[in-house]
Amino acid sequence: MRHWLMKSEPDEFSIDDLQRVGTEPWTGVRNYQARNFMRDGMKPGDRILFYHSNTKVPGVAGIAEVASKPYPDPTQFDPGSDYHDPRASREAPRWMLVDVGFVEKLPEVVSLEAIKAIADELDDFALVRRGNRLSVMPVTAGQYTRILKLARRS
DNA sequence: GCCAACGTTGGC
DNA sequence: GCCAACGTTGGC
Repeated sequence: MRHWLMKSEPDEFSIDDLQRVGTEPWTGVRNYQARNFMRDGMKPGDRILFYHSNTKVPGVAGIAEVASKPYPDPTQFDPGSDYHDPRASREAPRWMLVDVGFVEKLPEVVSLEAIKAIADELDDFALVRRGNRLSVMPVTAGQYTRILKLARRS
């Protein structure tokens, strides 16, 4: 099983929203690297650190899982969608996504600050690399475990 | 709200 | 194919 981190702005879609709906198609990713991780790397059952970005206390707010195989993001075909991509067609879709399923809401957010504080244990964690803006990124099993350990102590 | 970082676009 | 301009991300 692989592990991932996926960012979401909680004002748009939070861990509570995911808990409410159960499963959510991860529409709207329009970055090739992030797409490639979903398209080429993700398998159903993979675990995901659900990260709240662009908010007061950014950090890992919960655990999710990959809940489908990759498939074309339907919003790319929808002229009425903000994510419409006129260069994409059904025959040649450009953007792929997976469904994300709720697993667990952490009792408290593991803040970016707390993650940075143990960065030396996380050897080269993509999230804390300067200037990183990727919304989907791989996480090693060790990184995944260490970050969750921060949520489970206390 | 600011702005650094950085991916994408498009003129040449 | 270079690279300046532009748009977006996301921490602060």
